[in-house]
Amino acid sequence: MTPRQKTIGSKRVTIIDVAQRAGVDPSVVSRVINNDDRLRIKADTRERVVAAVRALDYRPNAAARTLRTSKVGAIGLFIPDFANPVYSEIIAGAEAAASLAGCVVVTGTDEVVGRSEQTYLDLLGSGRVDGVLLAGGSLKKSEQARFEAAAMPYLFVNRRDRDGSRYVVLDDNRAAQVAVRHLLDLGHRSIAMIGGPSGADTARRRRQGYLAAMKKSGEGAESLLMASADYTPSGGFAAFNEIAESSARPTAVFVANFALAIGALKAAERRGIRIPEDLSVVAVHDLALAEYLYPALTTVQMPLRELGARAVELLMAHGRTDQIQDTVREPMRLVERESTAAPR
Amino acid sequence: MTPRQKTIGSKRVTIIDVAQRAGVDPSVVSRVINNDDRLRIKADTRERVVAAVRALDYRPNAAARTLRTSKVGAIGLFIPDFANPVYSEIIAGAEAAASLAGCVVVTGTDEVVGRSEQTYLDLLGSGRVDGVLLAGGSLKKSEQARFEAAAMPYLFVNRRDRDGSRYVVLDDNRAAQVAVRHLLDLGHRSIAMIGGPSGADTARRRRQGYLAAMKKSGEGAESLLMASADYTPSGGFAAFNEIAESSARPTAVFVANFALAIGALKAAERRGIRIPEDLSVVAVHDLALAEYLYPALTTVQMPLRELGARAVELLMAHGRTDQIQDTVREPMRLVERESTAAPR
DNA sequence: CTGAAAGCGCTTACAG
DNA sequence: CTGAAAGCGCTTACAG
Repeated sequence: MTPRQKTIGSKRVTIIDVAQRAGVDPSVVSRVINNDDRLRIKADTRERVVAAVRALDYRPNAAARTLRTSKVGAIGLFIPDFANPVYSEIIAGAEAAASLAGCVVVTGTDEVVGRSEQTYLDLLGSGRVDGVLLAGGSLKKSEQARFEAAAMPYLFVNRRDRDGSRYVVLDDNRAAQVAVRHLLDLGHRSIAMIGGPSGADTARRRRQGYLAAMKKSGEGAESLLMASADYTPSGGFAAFNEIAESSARPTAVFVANFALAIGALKAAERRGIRIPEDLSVVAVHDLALAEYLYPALTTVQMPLRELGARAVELLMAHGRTDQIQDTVREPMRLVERESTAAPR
Repeated sequence: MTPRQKTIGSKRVTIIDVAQRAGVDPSVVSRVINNDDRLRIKADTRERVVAAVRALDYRPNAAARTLRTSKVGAIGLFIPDFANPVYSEIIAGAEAAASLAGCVVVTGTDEVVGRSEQTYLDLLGSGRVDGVLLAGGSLKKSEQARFEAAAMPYLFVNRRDRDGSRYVVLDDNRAAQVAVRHLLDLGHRSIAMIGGPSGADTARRRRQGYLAAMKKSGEGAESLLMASADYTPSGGFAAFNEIAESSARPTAVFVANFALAIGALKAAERRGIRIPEDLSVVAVHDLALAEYLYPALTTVQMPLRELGARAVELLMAHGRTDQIQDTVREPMRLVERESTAAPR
C-alpha cells in the first residue's frame, strides 16, 4: 500500500517486466528489440519476447537508452520565425525525414533564444539533441562557436556558414534564371529586381542569377534596376515604391522572395499600377497563398520540403567534423498565374 | 591512448569533474545546482562549487536527470499544419512560456503521425515529453485513449475534448459578437456568416456569438444567412459564392476564420463584388497578412500567443487527472482596416 | 544459444 | 555542514 503504487495495467512497463513474462534475461529482450545481428536465438524464444513486448505494449525508456548509448534520437531545428511559410515547408520536410529514422524534431526560434536567460542553446547543450539544423540568418557568431566548442554537430540550411564547410542550400541562381527567362520569353526587356538583404546568402545568389539571365539576353547593364530590402512584406512595399519612382520604367519585376512579393503587390495596388497590364511580377517560392493574392502570383516553385528532409539526412549521415556542401536542385518549376503577361 | 579519448577542453563535463575541481562530493554539487533549500552549506564551499560549474561550463546531462527524476522538461505540441499562421502564434506563445520554465517544446504534426509506422505518439510514449498539447482537431479518438492509457498528461488547446474535462479555449463567442457589433454599428442589418466546419468546436461557438449578436440587434431569423466550410481559403471561396448567389443580398459578411477570409476576398474579386462598397467583410484573427490582403482586412484580434503560453502553464501546473477548463479572454480587440464601411 | 555484470550521469534519503 | 550509497532503465562486451 505504498502511496505511489502504480495502477494495475499502468504503462510503466520496463524491460524487466518483458523479460519476466518471456522467461528470458533482460539483455536478450534488448538484443531482440534492437535487431542485434550478432544474436543467435531460437525462433520460439524470439517469438516469446516479441509476444511479451506486444502484450505489455512495451516501449523502451528514451532517457535510459540515451544515457547508455549517448544517442538521443532528436534533432534541433532553429528558425527565425514560425509565421514565415517558407520555414513551414522546411519543417514539414524535416519532420517527415526524421520520423522515418525514428527521430523527433525539436523546433525553436531565435526569438526565444534572446528572451530567456537560460537559452535554448543551453537546453540543447544539456544533451537533448544529437545535432542542430540552423535555418535562417540571425544566429550570432558566438553561438556558432559554442556549437563547435560543445562538439555539437550542426548544419546550416538554406544558407552558407562563414567558413562554408557545413551547409545545404537550394539552387537559388537557377531559380532566378527561370523567373527572368519567363519574363524574357514573354517579350520583356526592361526587367527590374527586388532583392533580399545584402547579408543574406540566398539574396546574393538570386541576384547573380538575375544578372546572368539578363546578360545572356543581351541587355546592357543600363537596363538593370535593382532595389533590395528585408524578406518582409513591408520591405517589398518600400522596394516596389523605389522602383516605381525611378525613371527606368521597367515592364516587369523579378521579386526574390514571397514575402517581398506580398508587399510589392500591395504597393502596386496603392499606386494604381495594374498587374500584369502595366507591369509583370514573378517571385521565388510557390506557397499555397500565391493563388489567393491579388492578382494570383506567378512563382518559381522551390524544393523546400526536400531541403528540410535532405538536411536531416545529411546531419544524421555525417560525422561532426565532416564537410557537408550540398545543393538540392529538384523539383523546380515555373508556376504561371495571373501576374505575368506580355508587355503592351 | 584509447581511440575515443576526448579532446582536452571537450565539453563532456560531468558532475564528477565539477565535484573534483571544487573539492566536494558530487551530491553537494547536485544540491547547489538544484537550489535544494534543505541544504546547509558554508558560503565559501558554495562559491567554490559555483566557480567550478562556471569554469567548466558544466550543464547537467538531461538524460541522466530524467532517468533519475522521471521529469523530462519537455512538452509535446501537436498541430495539424505548420503553414497555418494561427498555429504559428500559438507555438510562439508556448515556446516563450516553456522557455521561462526551462522547458523545451517538441512540435509535431498529425500529418507525420499518419505517415510513418512508428508514429510520433510512439516516440513520445517512450518518455520524451512530460505531457502533450493537442491543438487542432484531427486527433483520433483512439489516440486520446492511448494518452489516457499511457498516463500521459494532455490538454486540448483551442478546442474542447469529448468529455470536456481538459481544455483551454478562447472566447470565441465574444469575438463573433465584437465583429457583428462592429457591422451593426456601421448600420448593417442584413449580415451573413461564413462559418467553420460543423465538427469544429470554435466554429460552433462563433456561430452562437453571431446568433446572439443578431438577436440582440432585433433582426428576425429571416435575415440570417449562413454558409460553412473547412477553415481553408478554398472553403471560404466556395462559401462566399454560395452566399453571393443566394437571394438574401446581405450588405455584410462575418467570416469566422482568417483562412476562410482569404478565399472569400478572392471570390469577391472574381465576381466583381467591390469590398467594402458593395459588401463589408470582417474576420476573426488578426494576423500580419491582414494588412496586405486586397482590400486590407478588418479583423478581431484574438490572444493566440497568450493561449499558447497559458496552455503550457496549465499543463505544467496540474496533475494528470485534474480537470482543466479555462478560457483566455484578453486581449481581444477590433482592428479596423479597409474591408468594412457603412452600407450604401 | 542465453545470462550476469558493469556502468552511462545524475538525485536523494540517510548517515554522521 | 558534507559524504557514501543506491538506483533510475537501459545496452553491450564478456562468459559459458
